[in-house]
Amino acid sequence: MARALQAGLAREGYVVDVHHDGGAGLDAALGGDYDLILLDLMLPVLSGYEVVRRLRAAEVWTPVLMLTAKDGEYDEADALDEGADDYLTKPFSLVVLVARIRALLRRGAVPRPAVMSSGVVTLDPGTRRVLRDGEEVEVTTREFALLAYLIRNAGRVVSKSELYEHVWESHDASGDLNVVEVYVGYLRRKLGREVIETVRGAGYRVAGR
Amino acid sequence: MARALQAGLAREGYVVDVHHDGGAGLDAALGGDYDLILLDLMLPVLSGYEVVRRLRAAEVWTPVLMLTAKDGEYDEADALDEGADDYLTKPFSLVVLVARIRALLRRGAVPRPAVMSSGVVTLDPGTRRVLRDGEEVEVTTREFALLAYLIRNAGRVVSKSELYEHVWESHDASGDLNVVEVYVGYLRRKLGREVIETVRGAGYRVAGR
DNA sequence: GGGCCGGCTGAGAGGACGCTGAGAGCCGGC
DNA sequence: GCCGGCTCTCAGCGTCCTCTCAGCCGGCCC
Repeated sequence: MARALQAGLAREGYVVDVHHDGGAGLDAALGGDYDLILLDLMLPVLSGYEVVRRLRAAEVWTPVLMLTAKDGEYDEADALDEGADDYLTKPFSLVVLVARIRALLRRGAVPRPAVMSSGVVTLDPGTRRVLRDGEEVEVTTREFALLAYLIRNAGRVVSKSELYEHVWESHDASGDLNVVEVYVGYLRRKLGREVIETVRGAGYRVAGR
Repeated sequence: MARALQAGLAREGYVVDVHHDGGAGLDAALGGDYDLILLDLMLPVLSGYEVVRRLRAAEVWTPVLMLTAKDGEYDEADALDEGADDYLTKPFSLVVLVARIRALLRRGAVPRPAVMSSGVVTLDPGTRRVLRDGEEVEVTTREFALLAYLIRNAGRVVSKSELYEHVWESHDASGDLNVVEVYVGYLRRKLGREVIETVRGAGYRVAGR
């Protein structure tokens, strides 16, 4: 199901990271800079409730849309009281999901300082725009996805295989990683050499905020 | 029902004003300083849809929670796209309603830039007319619906499948999306090439304000 | 200094994507 | 019944994207 959602949302132009248990999801949500979190209620390691509670306790206010198969009204009320922003009961259609996501994004995040990297590059997932010193830079879909991932993980060194797995959606990370280098090259040409730093033997890094 | 809700919410500590048709409700919402609006979809004088649309057009961003007996998912998607913030299908319990109200209030009102015109193109839903540089341009029903959707979402990239679902009201989104391209082509011929921008791999965008 | 390894890049094949002209089906008006 | 407008499908085409490959460069270790 996660895979189906990722594919569907990607078709709508969203950039999606997937994690398969509550612990991993929580770590990502605490660390990364996301516009929205889709959270299943029934998860290994940590339940959806628990993830929201800890997020809010850590003063992370990213909008959370809870997904679940339960449909008792008290579960719903509970989820919202824990700090989730909306709630959707399985099964649901992609249409409804996307509409809810838009509604949440619209009010949750004030024209979010999108995401920033070394101060000069800004990225706006809604309009799919990339700005360099305020100037719009045209990027392709793949370049956008790669840049989004790097910026979301700004400050951290991201390995080529991690990039390959997430940006190229390859489930066995055994492909030719040269394609990552090629695309980093494209981005550097468009955005300036200094935006993406190479960490020899480890991967790439863009400056954190 | 309005009376029951008012009583129930009062017991929860809320102060509630009630109006019994869309016109009166709209006036109150425009004039008063409310924290939240509960809006029935089926109303005399003005429908719930219409009330939200006019509110948002007037740049009033009070959160709106829509109530309705309908439960077709497309109604829901439409309501959210019109600018409602959440949606609840009758029958619902007071517990769920209160939880949702709390979730909405937590979030507060955030202005959403609503547009009825974008750059050189103006669109009048009442008369179904389209003006380009003040000159009237004749468009067909389908063309109008497409343009309206694009302009309502000005500034954002709208995917072809989203357009197909909303403008063609297709219930399975798996149709041939080429028809979207064809109609974008028609509009460009009538309005000028630059009005609708193609974002390759993502969809279309008309300039935000 | 020389060799090796990791990373970079230019060239180009192949394919995906978007655009368009032609035309078929449908409906309403005359 | 015929005509014209609207909607939609289809196939062809050009363009842009994506990815592979091979050669090169530069840092690092011996």
